[in-house]
Amino acid sequence: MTWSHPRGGFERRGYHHGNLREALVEATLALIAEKGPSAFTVAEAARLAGVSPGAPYRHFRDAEALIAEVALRGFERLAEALARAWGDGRSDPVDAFAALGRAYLTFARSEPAYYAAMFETRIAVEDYPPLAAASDRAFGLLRDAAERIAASLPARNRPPSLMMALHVWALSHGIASLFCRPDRARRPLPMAPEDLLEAAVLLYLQGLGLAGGPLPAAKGA
Amino acid sequence: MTWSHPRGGFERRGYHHGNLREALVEATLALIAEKGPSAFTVAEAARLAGVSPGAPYRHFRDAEALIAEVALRGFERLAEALARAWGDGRSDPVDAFAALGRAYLTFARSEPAYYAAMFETRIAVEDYPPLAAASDRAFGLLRDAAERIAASLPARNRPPSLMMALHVWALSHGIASLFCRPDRARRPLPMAPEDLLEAAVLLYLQGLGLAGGPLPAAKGA
DNA sequence: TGTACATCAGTGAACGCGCGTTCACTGATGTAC
DNA sequence: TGTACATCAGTGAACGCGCGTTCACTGATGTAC
Repeated sequence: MTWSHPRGGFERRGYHHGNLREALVEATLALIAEKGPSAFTVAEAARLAGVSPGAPYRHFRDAEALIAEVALRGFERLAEALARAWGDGRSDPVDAFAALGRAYLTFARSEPAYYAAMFETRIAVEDYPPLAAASDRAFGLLRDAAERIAASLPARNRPPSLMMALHVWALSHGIASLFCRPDRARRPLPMAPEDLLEAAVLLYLQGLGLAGGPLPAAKGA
Repeated sequence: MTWSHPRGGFERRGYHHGNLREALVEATLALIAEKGPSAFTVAEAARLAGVSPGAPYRHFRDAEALIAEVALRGFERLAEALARAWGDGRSDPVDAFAALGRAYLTFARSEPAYYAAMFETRIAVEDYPPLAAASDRAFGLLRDAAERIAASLPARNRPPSLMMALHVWALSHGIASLFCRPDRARRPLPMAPEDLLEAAVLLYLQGLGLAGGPLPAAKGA
């Protein structure tokens, strides 16, 4: 229960909450984590934060704006996780590319409420410019990594780095959406999602002429 | 408006509807297509079908059961589309594998309401055995195709067909979810989703030692 | 240090609304004879 | 062919509920002087 932490805003000090904006964000995360984005309501978030039902409208235009704030923070966290996984990019670029995908899966699993706010709410990012910018920054990390890897290939075989970045995003997103959900809609998988992803990335990079190692064994399959 | 077709059940013939079950399925599809699965309500489906709010409960236990029926039919349609794309499997297996992915994207785009009922409702397929069976049948087609393709590789390089099938599913699902949505949540993509998918499948199969052709150009990128 | 005041975050009651589901009922259908 | 009857799909009113949002208000805060 993140929101019960003192910084969460529950230390009511009288008439004014003092940190309602943060408390609402955390209440929204708690509600999404519990029952999914469609079960989130402004009224219940207000209740969780300990304020009256009208109070949230001092901070957010409507319910969607509150979700958008959560999604924005989610993209920022995802970008941080991807940046950590990429590191300085000085390790083996193939390993680093796979590590980006793994970081995506780890994010989906360890922050399912953020992930749901970002990808399962049908929100249009272009309606919220800061959200669109944060989304672009996160994808930009994939793009930069792909650029570095593509640069290591001979020019005549060099694939568009945008395409490579889109491929690893789509693959990671597909695996996360199908097999890393925290709820009962998760599809069963007879192996670790990380291993499934790593095998795909390795085969993909082999197809590009990189990663000449042996075929990866599908552990547990 | 599929449901306004005579077969849709709008030809009320008096007290009894005559085909309410079908009419409710089609009303549900129309509502999901219009505003997404979270906007669907039993009451509005009943209204669309021209019956009183209690009538649907003669045919479906609750709202989720109605969604599950729609999802079931969706998996059946998806299986048909995949079977058509695979054909008799006698064409070039590499082409056929890519065609399966393309069929998945085409399904997501041409039947967005079915797709949403199947993948965006957080329904647990194991709660509805016929739904789970239909889902398994659709995936089984991918599995069979992967089996055939794997069989064409030398035994020492042969990857698990289950893994191959999961890879093409996850990749197709990721691309469909991110780039083939019918709503404003669709992410922009500077190329056709089909081309993005085809390039990924070709590179993947090259990584497996198949499809020795030249690198696919990412058209439009 | 003290006072007056502007600001604005949060109150709480109210609005109209639509929902899921139940239930005693009605009446159309079709079957048995 | 006709009649009695069982079946059950659909009615419509009702229930309790919770929602999003508005609005005149209250009172805490902090700033100007």
